[in-house]
Amino acid sequence: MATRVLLVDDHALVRDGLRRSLEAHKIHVVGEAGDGAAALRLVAELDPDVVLMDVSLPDMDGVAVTKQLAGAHPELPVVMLTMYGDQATIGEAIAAGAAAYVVKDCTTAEIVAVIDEVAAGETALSPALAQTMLRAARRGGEAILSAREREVLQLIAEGSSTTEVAARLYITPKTTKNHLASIYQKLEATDRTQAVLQGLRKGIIRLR
Amino acid sequence: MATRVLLVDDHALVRDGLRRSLEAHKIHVVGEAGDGAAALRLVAELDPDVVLMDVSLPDMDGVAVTKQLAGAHPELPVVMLTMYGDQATIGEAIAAGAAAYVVKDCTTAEIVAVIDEVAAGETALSPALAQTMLRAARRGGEAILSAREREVLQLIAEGSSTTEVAARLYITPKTTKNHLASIYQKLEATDRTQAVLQGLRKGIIRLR
DNA sequence: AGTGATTTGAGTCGTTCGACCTATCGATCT
DNA sequence: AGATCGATAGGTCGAACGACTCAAATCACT
Repeated sequence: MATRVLLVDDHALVRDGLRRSLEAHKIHVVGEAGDGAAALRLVAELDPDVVLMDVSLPDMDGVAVTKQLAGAHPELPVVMLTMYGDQATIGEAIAAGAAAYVVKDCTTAEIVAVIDEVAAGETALSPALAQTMLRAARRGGEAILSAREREVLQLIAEGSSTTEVAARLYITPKTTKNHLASIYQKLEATDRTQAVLQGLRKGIIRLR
Repeated sequence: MATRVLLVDDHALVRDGLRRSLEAHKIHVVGEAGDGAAALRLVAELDPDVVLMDVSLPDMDGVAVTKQLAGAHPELPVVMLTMYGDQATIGEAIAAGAAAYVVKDCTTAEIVAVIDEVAAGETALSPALAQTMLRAARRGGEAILSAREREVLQLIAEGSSTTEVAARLYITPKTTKNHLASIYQKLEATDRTQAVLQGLRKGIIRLR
């Protein structure tokens, strides 16, 4: 029988297109959600086999939704969809319990294959998924920040000053500045503005 | 007869879905392009009635492609598609010669209506298009910067320091700082990083 | 004619930033 | 066991930044 999928994406146009693409490949889309709250509600209501979820949602983070789903329905595989090969989010998504991670410029056939695989119970370690992840990770270079550095940069991007970042991370302003210095090196930036912009371009951090 | 459309979007998945959505509404998709160069080539080759183009493309800007198309094929209406209601890009797109501007969270029916309208020769002044533009412009408030202030902020966002901005605009660094000060006031920012981020959110400037 | 916004320019003052250097501690890798 | 890396923290120093106030010229709209 056909795999029953719940679509989560904030753009109605994308959802509609995705639904038609999937249904043309004999995948049954049982519901659509435009935000995280609707997604959580519909999962409980419709009990899909797989959730296909975009990372960027209006109300909450796709990663946050995935985390909640993983808690409430550990058996339900979540496939994360994203625009860009976004190393930071890949890691977070996997940690949150996503079963797979797909970039939006793969073909419909590829995503169908991934959906079928995770529906069959395969994990992120399956060859095809590893390939997808590699493809995602390959574009965008390497230049990866450490977890702490990402935190610092994200807070800066949210408008915090060095001192505020320090307070929120329970470290001294000095340490914050040190982290920033190594962020500048890794991102080839000379100041916080450029660092934030680079982080945005590389998908290391997100605009909130 | 059906309207013949050329799809331009860098994500294969989105293109595929869009094609199916449009064809379900009796719109004929004659071709797909994943980047600006392919778009220009296919327009010459396929002579579509309408081009449906995403703003973000890998090789060149959707706006830049539109500008070239407007030069080479003044009669060909271009409908710009975007993720966000982005006032800056709307203005640029219209200036570049786009016939319409649609946000990706409208329904398929709406975009079909827009495509049919522009195919019929209507311009951006048609009621439906004005409505679409209003919807796009509504989100994000007003808080508009002056032309000069936008220039300054855009250059800052491109990584220029105060002195570099001054040099590129042929003004003194002091004046640049004064512009920045009033930008901070208008955007409720306290430093350049926050100002750039606010500008990005409000669509006043663009990530390049 | 006058009001207001924009653009340009300037000064001062205290704060913050970023570059460069050193150092300790723990985890991970070889 | 030794090496490497990340996170923590400290210091110095000059440059840049942002807040505040002021002023003149231009242009548009009334």
